[in-house]
Amino acid sequence: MKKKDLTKKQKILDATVEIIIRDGSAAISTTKVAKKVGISQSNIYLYFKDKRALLDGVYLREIARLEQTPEMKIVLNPDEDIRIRCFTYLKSMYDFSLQNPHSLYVLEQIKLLSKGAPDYLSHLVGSNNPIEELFNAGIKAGVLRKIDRRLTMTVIFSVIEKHTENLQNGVYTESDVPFETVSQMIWAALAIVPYPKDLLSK
Amino acid sequence: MKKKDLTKKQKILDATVEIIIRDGSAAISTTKVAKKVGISQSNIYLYFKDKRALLDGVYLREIARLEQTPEMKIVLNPDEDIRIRCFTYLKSMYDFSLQNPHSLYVLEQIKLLSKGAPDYLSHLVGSNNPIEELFNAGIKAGVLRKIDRRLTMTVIFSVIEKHTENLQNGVYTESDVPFETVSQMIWAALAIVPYPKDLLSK
DNA sequence: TTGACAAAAGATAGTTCTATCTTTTATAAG
DNA sequence: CTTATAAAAGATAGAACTATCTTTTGTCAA
Repeated sequence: MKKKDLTKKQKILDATVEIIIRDGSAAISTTKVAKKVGISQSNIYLYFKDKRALLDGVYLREIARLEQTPEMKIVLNPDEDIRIRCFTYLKSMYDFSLQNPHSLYVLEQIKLLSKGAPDYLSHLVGSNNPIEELFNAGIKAGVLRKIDRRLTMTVIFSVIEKHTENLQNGVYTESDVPFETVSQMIWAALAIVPYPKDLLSK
Repeated sequence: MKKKDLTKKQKILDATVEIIIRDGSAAISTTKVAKKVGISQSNIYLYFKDKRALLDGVYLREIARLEQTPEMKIVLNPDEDIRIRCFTYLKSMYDFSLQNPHSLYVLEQIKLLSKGAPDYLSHLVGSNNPIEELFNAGIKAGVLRKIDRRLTMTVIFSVIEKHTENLQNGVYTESDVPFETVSQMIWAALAIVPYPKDLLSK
């Protein structure tokens, strides 16, 4: 019997990501993905139940890469101080965005395409919104108060500002600068913040 | 002869915005819009050349609201110091997002549907990306240097931080708080940054 | 009251896409 | 070499949607 090509599923995901990066997630169709991989359109369904599963596949693969970072273990550890987890979450997301400039963009694209609540993050910390979950947990536990929101903001600012300093001080070599433009940098930083579910519910 | 209902075009735009807010821009169809307004589907085409024109209509109406703010006049004035224009741009966008929590989200959604460069902003300052255009113009003119990027960052931070202070100091009444969650606030602030065209070009 | 005409509704052609079902192809095992 | 079987391709049903063309409705002006 024919042996299954185990790399094919990854190739399909790769092609989907390519389309997202070039044309946005709204432009994805099974026909286009199949054509890019060089297989029949129906073949997609041997590897993914439906189109939703394909998008989930892309999302989960990117999330998995995030989880492999050692910092994420601290974030997921409920015994650690909530503020440290907040800081670590933001910082690791930011560092990740430097090493994987497309990754968070892809995640954002799929989040934008998803109606209602994003299911994808639920397995991360048992909530749809990790940073909010951490924050609310902190408030509930009496560790955080309203004033601590300022702390969170400060963390975000300082993390981004650190990169700006690196730029100034020539820490990066010419070919090594993660972001060439201000908007690139800010956007990557912005991408760390989960989707504003609250804005959607009317 | 029958008189044209001049409010109908606005009603169509309103319905489109409603759909974007609830289900995202990918969910827009002329059928759904027409049903929401309570008219025939073909009727949409009496007011808009095609679907693209409908989306443009939504986008341009939101942009027009932005331009009505007095701060925008400073941004658009080429005689003003480039740094002041940068600051004013960011600040006015932020203030606008506080008063119109859905507006920037709608803009972002339509940008998502547009492949490649967004044409919509070109009439604003003669570029696809106002903040980058301002920034690059400043560098070209010798007014800005790399180090000035830090200034821009600082401006962004301080603008957001001001809101955080407002929260702390009880400037807002209970029912008046523009954002209830951190992610809401940051996301709105992030939306002020134009789309990362640079990330898309491979 | 009637004719003119724009607005609105209705019908539909044509396209695109998802997902399933059928047929063909390739290969491992006997 | 043959057979079994999974993978791949091909075909297509069915849904949804855009955009256009035709018919009906409503209303202003003579």
